[in-house]
Amino acid sequence: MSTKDRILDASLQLFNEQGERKVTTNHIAAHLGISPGNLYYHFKNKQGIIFALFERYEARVLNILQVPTDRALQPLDKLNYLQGVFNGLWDYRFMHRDMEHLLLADAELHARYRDFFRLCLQRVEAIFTGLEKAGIIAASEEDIAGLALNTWIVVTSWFSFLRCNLLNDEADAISPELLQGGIYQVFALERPYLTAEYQDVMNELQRRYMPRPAWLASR
Amino acid sequence: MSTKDRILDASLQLFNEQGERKVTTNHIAAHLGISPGNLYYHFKNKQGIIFALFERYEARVLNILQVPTDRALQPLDKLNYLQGVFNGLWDYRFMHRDMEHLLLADAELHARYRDFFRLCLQRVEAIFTGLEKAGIIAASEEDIAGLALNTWIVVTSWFSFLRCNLLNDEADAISPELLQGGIYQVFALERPYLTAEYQDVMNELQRRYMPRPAWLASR
DNA sequence: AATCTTTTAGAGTAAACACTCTAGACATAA
DNA sequence: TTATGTCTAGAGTGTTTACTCTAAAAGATT
Repeated sequence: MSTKDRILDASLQLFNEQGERKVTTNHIAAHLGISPGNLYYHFKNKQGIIFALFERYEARVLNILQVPTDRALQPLDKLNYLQGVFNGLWDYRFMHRDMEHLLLADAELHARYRDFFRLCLQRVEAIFTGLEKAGIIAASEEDIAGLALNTWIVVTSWFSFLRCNLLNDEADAISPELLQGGIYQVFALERPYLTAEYQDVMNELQRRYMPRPAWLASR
Repeated sequence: MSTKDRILDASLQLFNEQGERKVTTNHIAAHLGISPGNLYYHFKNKQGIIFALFERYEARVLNILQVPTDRALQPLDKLNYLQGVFNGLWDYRFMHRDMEHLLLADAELHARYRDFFRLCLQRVEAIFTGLEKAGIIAASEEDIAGLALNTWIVVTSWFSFLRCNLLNDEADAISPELLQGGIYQVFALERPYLTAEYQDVMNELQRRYMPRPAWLASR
């Protein structure tokens, strides 16, 4: 593997584990056993590393959010979208943790991210429209627009929500188990729009992700 | 006004304008025309200032989120809750901008914030329960729990969402006009649960906060 | 006046960190 | 061998920033 890719992989790992802010470029180099000079030979600056990681993340998410053109959407499609997106979110979880800071520090990334957001929003609206056409939900265009935006907000804020409100110490206590609560919450957004025909099957899917009663209790 | 209060007011202003990260303690002192030593006489450290500001914020929000015991909830109550909360959010907007960082840096604040969150969530659930008892919405307990949590997430993430996805440059372009979109979004969460009797009046309220078509367009 | 407490000034410091610079190793081709 | 372009090492630097320390001014009390 090229040094450039090794730098990206190590950066992603360290950023996810400790947060972008706490990981210095010297730290990344030391972790790989290379010199800071070498790192800066391959990347113009720290933002360059982050930009490259964003490109990976973007490609991954856009690859997931596609509506099939040859068939109608099915209940399980919804689940696949959510699992795919949440897995991507997990693998690049450092990103939404400090998005505002990252974007403020790099105007080019900011512009790119805005385009990414708009495209995602369109795709999510297309998915809800597909669910509507398949008779799974009943919702107006206005409903769908609101639903899509709220979905974006809940999905992109979920990890931040967990870290602020559920973790007790600095340990990486965010587990896949907690991730499930996010899927449940997104299902909850859509649930009141379900048609009578599909209520049972979708509720059954949602219930699989119901958080344990304990996850909100004080410990 | 005491020096202590002047420090808090100046800190709040500067934090809101520039973000907590960009405002140094020397900066705050210079802005007030006092010495750094003086600032540290009144506050143990920068986190002490933030903690005191959080106490103000917490008191303000909890004062708003109360369910009247002597009467049933009315449609306008919902609006008042939202306006009150969003105004508080605006006045302390630096806080949710960097909440994860603030909490990670101060375990005492983190514990306090978790308690605050839990209390808020209970209060929001109580409000939805009140709306249900008043016949304004029809929702199960499980619906209400999901609704309350999604409401919390959308409300606390709204400014961050705006800064990431709508601002073009570093100028303070977040206006009260954009704030309205947040109120609209929270209404959208609740809308599918409205009873037939109240749909018209609530939709009318929500429509006042409908964002202009332009606010999502590219510029 | 004298003493004690509270408040303020302001120079200074230690640590952190993104990034630079020079020089040398290594590979490839003429 | 020599020349050329690519990659790497590692010491070092300039800046930023939260916070300290000493001493003095201001205020209160007897």
